[in-house]
Amino acid sequence: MVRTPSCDKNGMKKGTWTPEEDKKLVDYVTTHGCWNWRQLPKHAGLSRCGKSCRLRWINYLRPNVRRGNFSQEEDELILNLHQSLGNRWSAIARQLPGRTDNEIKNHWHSSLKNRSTNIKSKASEGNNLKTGNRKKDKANEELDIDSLLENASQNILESTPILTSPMPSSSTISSLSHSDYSGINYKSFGVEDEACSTQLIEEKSGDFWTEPFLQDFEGNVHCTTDDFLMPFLELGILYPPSPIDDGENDWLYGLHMAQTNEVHL
DNA sequence: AACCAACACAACCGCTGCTTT
DNA sequence: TAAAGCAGCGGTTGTGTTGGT
Repeated sequence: MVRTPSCDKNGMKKGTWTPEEDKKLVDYVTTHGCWNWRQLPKHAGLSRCGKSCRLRWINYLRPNVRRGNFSQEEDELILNLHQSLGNRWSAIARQLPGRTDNEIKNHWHSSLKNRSTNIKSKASEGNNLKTGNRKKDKANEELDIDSLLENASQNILESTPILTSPMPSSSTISSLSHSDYSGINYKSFGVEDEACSTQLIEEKSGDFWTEPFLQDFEGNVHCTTDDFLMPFLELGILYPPSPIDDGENDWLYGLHMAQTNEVHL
């Protein structure tokens, strides 16, 4: 299932990630954010290319990545979305918080593709009015996608409680510039860094410090700050709020404690 | 028990489009 | 405005696992 580790001509390691590498990446991203994927491995002490780090983080290490079996609701949603969007995995993943485009793509190719083919063949049997491939101009296509995603989002919220994941999907993340989600990281952990502008998130989300929920950049409320941080707690990267401090710096205390202790994954 | 095919999934590759200079 | 750098995306590959014979 995993690739044999190897190195490319630049000495960059390839193949399976080791627990040590994972730890380094998680440590670095959670404390410094993803300010530049190309430079990140150098600073994090990893012999990996930035692309590989980014992929590893988004598809595997990022908090609240949902792993394991897809629910029936998720399967249905993927099938519906794929019928309309085609292989636009990132757009599909956007409607399944916690699922990554890569995971959905794999799931599609391994099990849903056949189901889809069956459905299509059945549909075509009873529908001779079907037209051929229509070429749409870009603007019309975008409109269709927007309305479709809007409907899909409604379905998700109404049908599956698990889909209220606090983290944006990989594609939500990927649609942000690096400075954008550096902002998320630093603000979320109560850590400021000059290199990472928090302006955008503040503009889009109102006053972060008085806002009890995390919002994505379309203004959709995903979770409370504590919900967002819980996965880090479970990983042992963060620690519970200090018993001696019931103030607003609880999670900062946790981060501080984490930085002074060994992180076990 | 051994073999083989199908499945599952992590990871790589290369292209595209956006942002910055 | 053009070029360079970068992140994101989708296609593809490689390999461990599982199930059937």
